[in-house]
Amino acid sequence: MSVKRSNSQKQIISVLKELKEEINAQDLYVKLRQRGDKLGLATVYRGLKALKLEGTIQERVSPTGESFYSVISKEHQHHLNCVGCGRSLSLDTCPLEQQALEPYQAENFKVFYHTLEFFGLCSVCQNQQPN
Amino acid sequence: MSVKRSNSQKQIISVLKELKEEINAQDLYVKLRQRGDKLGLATVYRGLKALKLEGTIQERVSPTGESFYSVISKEHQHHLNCVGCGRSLSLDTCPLEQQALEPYQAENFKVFYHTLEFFGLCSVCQNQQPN
DNA sequence: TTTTTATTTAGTAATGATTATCATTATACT
DNA sequence: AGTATAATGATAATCATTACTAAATAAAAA
Repeated sequence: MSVKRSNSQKQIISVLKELKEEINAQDLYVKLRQRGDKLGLATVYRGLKALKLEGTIQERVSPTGESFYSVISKEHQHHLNCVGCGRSLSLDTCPLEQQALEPYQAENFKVFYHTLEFFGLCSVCQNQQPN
Repeated sequence: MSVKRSNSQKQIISVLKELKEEINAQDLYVKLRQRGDKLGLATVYRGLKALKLEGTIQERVSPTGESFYSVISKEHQHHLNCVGCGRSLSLDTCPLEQQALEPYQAENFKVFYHTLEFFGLCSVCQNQQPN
């Protein structure tokens, strides 16, 4: 009784895996078409949703409201998000001790992954007039 | 040379402070009108943006893409976010040690606040057919 | 293999939160 | 007061995402 997985979902996972970088739905759509995969944008969204519910991929909603997807891996990334320009800088370490997370695995909630995001002003936006 | 702050911004802060709960822009707009404050929705958005850039309030973008605002305080909250139904359960402790965060205060990025979010399936959605 | 049924898909319209625009009003400065 | 600057309201525009519908594909039954 294995998980049924449509063609489009396989293609999506394939691209996400070789990327090893988060990507938004529309760029992913372009990447798939470039590879020659023939699928529509709505199908990409559907596939992403299904994979998200399986716990296979994770979603990060950026300050601009758009979602970025990536396969869930131990080497997850966190970001410094600028509230000025909206850009995100990747961090290469996670300040969370693994054992600190365990209590949250319980209480009737199956945790797939976590996100830790920092918000503030990047150097560029610090030296800039607000508008 | 103190910070200039418009009437609308004062009203927004006032409501956010008495709330002590995150709220989205449109509900905030309704709350302000109910108090008798006369301002438009666009002004609410403008005020929230300005206060965000000041580092006075924080924004959390929910999985559905809408933003929730609250005053930045030491007693910040984290959530368990269900990837199924989108509901958020508040946690009452932060697993992050304060000293673990200090390194991220440096490197040309002024950190106002952080968010730590857990994603997975709530008990209801675990016992439900995917659709 | 044909027929039947359920699933998947593409294309596109609809949605909804947020942002841009622009004319108007309030505020600051001389 | 008179002019420059900033703030505001109303509403149109934007844009990622979702809903919808009909067609295509796959799976199951006969």
